[in-house]
Amino acid sequence: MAEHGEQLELIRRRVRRPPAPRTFTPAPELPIARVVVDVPLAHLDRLFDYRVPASMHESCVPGCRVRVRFAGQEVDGFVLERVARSEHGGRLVPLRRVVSAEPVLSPEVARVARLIADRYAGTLYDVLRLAVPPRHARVEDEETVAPANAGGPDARAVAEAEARWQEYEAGTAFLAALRRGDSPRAVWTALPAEDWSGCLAAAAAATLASGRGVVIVVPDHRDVTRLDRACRRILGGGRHVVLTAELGPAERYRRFLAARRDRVRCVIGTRAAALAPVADLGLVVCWDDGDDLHAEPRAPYPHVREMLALRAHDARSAALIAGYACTAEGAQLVESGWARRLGPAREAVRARAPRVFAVGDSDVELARDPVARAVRLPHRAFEVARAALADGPVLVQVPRGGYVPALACQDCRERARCAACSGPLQLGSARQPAACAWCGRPATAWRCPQCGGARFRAPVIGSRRTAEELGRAFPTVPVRVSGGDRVLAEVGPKPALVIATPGAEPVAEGGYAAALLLDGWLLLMRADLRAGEETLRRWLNAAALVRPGSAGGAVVVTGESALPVVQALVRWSPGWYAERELAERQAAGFPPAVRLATIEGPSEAVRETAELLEPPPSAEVLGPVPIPSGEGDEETARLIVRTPRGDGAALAAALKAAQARRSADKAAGTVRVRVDPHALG
DNA sequence: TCAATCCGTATC
DNA sequence: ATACGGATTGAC
Repeated sequence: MAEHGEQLELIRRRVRRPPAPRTFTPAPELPIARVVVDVPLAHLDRLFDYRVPASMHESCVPGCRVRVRFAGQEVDGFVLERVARSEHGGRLVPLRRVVSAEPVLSPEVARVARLIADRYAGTLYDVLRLAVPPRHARVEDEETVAPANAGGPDARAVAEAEARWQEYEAGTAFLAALRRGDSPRAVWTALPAEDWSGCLAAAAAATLASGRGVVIVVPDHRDVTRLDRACRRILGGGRHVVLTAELGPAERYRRFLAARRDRVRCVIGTRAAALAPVADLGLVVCWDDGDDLHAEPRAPYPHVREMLALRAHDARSAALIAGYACTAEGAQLVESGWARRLGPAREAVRARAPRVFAVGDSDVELARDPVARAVRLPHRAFEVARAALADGPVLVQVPRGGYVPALACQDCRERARCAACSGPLQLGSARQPAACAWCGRPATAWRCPQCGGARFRAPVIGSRRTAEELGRAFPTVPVRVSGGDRVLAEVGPKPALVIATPGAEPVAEGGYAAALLLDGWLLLMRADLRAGEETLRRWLNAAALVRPGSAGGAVVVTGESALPVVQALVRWSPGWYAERELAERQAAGFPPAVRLATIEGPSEAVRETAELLEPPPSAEVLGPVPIPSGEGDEETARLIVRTPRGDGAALAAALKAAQARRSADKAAGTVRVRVDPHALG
């Protein structure tokens, strides 16, 4: 069987034969490309060198997409630079393919992405995924034209918007600085009922006039629509572009390219726009930075405000952190001297704010009207609503639907927590006893650890129903509902009851005659460390839609007037509250006073990470503690690490190193690391 | 003493 | 996933 053996030998030889030694012609200049590759492993978060064949010399530009062979697989990557020689000792492999010569990644965005990855203990490629939308080849071939509907700005609208800034101390100076090419940084608290979109468009116009670019990020789509309209009027047509994730791949890429190719220098949008490649960046803006929509849900979970602050720092551009409310982070930026406070003059606040009535629990006198009484509406709220409805629409802010309120102690109002696991206690469905929302144990023999009380109070139970039934108390008035997936942008000036969940309040033409904020306790009962700040933010955002007190505008809020949040609303002093909040976080050791990271995942993986972690000496490590996870999942745990702000970079580096070690060791289970998480339950 | 094989590690 | 180097093993 010699023949058979020969055949086997032939086959073996063919299989083993190394690939035919192809002749390789290197690019005539800078024959090495430094590439960031799409691999999820933390220890591979660095650049890799590839040889550039002569055939790719022209197309392989810094910032372009490539395919490369990496660890035996084809992966995507971006070329960050072309260099003459490699530091790498071993053999270099040629680039597989230049996907397109479009330099989608600008040097500025690449730099800032690195800063963001470092700040959040994440990988560069994860941040680049947020910065560069997926490619759409056909769009790339299109001739990029300036966005449509060109036309000059509306001179009157421009003058009006610029005049708005006069109501703020240093407001006009801020605008002037932008126009002359300076880079002021400010935390702006807007006046009630402010035309914020007009103000921001005016700031954008001033920056564009200095020859520089602008990025403005707002929480949601309704805000984008408003701002888009203001920009059309104030910048004129074709000078800005809207960039959001919901656009669809082709349109999103088209607008992204319009910015990258410097056809347009002002990009507005939701958080997908935060890293838009605007040329010669002069101003970044984050509107309503307390809104949790600004917290990116994908790794490494960066926050829009922080991304923009890093961009402003890197590009030496101006920055505006703005809202009706102010976050503790905003106050921190002011306190550290990074930004100036840009607030309204006190007289302007007095002239513009609605009158606010706080209805404390002790002075809840129920309405006499039988229907209002049945739904436990305070007399004051009922009277204000009745009077206002003669004059215009009335806004009723109710908690998000489907929310089951947490319980509190009837006597001291301490949050009721499960004796076994410290989870929040909730009322079950009708006539079910109270039980833990986390572990499900019924809270039969509960006693308040604070005061020994044994009875619960259910804060503002069913205030959504309250609001709906309110309609019956005013049978002649139409009721409109906004919330969930049916969000109204605007309502008319005619009398109506407008029931909305926080964040879904429609703007009323001519302003609301009154607003009832009925969910105070519920908001304050949230386990989150941000509960107070978030409550005030929602109140201010709703109250900002009401007419000034001088025009009869009134707000009723259910909450003790002694509470700082209530005070802050009554006096309309968001800055004061934010400073207070910051001081409290300082005392409690929470961000932004300290840098804090959570590490969550399967218990074993978290334990391993904790062991590998070499945090700076100043660090305090809490846990790991078990946390509730979905049914049947393996046990989950959370570790918390915090350091003084000054050691934040060291903490992030240590977190990254620990993850790198685990990924290099092919350790089982992934942990989720979040630096300064927006919410901490 | 040397080759075949195993294992851990880096991944250009 | 795959390729490489160093260590280990086993045959001479």
